Amino acid sequence: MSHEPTEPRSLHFIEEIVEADRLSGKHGGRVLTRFPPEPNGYLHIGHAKSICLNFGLAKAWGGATNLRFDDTNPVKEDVEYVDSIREDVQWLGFDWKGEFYASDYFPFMYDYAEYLIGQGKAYVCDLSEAEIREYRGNFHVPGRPSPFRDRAPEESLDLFRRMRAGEFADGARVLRAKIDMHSGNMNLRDPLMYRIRRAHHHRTGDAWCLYPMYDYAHGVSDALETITHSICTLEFEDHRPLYDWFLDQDTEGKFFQRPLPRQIEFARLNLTYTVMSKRRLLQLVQEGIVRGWDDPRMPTICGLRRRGFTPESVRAFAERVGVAKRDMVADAGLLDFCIREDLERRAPRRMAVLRPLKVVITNMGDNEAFEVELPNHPEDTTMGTRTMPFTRELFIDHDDFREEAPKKWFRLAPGAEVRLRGACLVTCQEVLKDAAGQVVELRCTWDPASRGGNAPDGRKVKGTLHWVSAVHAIPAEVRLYEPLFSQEDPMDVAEGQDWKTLLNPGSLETLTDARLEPSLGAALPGERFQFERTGYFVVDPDSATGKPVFNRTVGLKDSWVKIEAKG
RNA sequence: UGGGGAGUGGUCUAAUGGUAGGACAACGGUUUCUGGUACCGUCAGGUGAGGGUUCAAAUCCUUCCUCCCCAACCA
Repeated sequence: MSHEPTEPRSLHFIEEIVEADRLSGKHGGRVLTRFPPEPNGYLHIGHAKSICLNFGLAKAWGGATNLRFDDTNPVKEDVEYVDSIREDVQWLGFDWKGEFYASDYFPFMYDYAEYLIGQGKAYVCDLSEAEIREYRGNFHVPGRPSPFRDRAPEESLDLFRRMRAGEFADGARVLRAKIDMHSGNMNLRDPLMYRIRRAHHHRTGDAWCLYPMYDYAHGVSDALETITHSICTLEFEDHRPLYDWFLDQDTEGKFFQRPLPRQIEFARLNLTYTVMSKRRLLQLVQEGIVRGWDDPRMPTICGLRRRGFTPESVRAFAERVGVAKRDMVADAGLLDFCIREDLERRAPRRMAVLRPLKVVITNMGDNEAFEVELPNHPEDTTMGTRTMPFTRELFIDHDDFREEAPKKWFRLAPGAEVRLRGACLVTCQEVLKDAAGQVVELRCTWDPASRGGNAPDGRKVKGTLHWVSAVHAIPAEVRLYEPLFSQEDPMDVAEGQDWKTLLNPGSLETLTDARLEPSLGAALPGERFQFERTGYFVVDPDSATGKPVFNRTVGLKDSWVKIEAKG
């Protein structure tokens, strides 16, 4: 019962490259990709796209994928994040071949750096940070060579070793690649390879006081692992010449196995009504706008998980959005579609009343109560059945009653007859209100002949409502979620406007008095259900025995709101 | 005004010189004890714009326009 799309589909541009490499025998038929997160934040749906791409590609071509933590900046990274990243990749359904850390390669990188110095391809520069910036020029002004650019390799080597030995203060000197200060590509204006940073590293501890920069470390790590295709996002496109440069300097072939890995860039995922940048996500968490990284409103993998998404649905989503090079913003509605599509066939049905309205069946005695047997899935009988008690006092949803029935209203209203799912037909005879004029109770009569759900006379009843027995129902908390932002592109903030004014104030609605059918009392955290007529829900870890908490993953499609909107 | 990318219905994506197709969304209908699902149908782009090559152009050439990325000792 796979939900993965299996229809033959034309290859996207990265698949074409991989296929062309296979046909040409470039890597001897080998495909090895890598997923290289920096352990400085939680993974989000955008990472999921990259994970699915990298692991999916390898799988399709009989290859494998390494998980590599890109931990070259100890001041920003932490083990807390590596654990969550591992968990999230696994949850998505992928197994990595090797688990590596860029820091595993620090000794190798150091040796290669010494080699490059010896070859006159790198030099130690004593300029300050501000001076380096100034010498680098800008888009319109070519850079000027550092006064240390032509320092003798022997001198640079000596200095570099002393940098490593801890003789110099943080920021006092850096190692730079000697490329082209006049390049139109700023990345090639003698980029930094190493900076001195006395920071405790989560893996190497205090063994190093200098750390390599991304551009140097990344390609070297890829080459060392014999990665065949190094896939990253568009903003690294003009880093590619640098990526290649560092590896190409191994002219004697003493350091890397050939052929060298190839960097390929694709467009990162953006989603409507949410933000994806680590900075914004971190802000949401730190300022308490959401409850944490796994708040069900967050686009993080752990947030989606807590929200009730399945790994299959996230993978299907990644497949559907596709892979290309144009900047893209996927419709959040597509994600809703993917999870509905998955849960539609696998979530057992249950009855749950979100906003209870009491209904008393006036012509039914307490001793007339009966059991109703209901299928767990209307189209899949293998999912079995369960029973629910039908009694004189019930709850239905407030949303299913209108004192003044609008046009095409099939639900309950004074004098109207509806079906209570699986049980019988009832007619509303009387409406009881409190002092404030709020409807608090409905007095109805039932047609005993309709027991089971249909009247023997064959009369048609269009409305079918969900219900629970008042005395048997389990009280529960239900959390309803809406998009975090009220604007499609939350990054589109007007001058002088705080982006937080774009937050959707109704992104979380907590219902504290929902009533569930009895069988739901045994539900365990993570279990998913369809509450009939309302949506898909998952048991939240906040649940306590006797006091379950449910999250709405996504609502059912609701054509009534459209009908009513049209008048 | 430097360098690097990208422009196909509302959104995403295909078509690799030969009928612009699919998915989501939207709209309408059939079925239905979930206003769900399923099924059927409709709408919607002449492919950023102009010029050229060709029997034939989204695809090749050319000029222009628009959008995105780059001036961290971040990744």
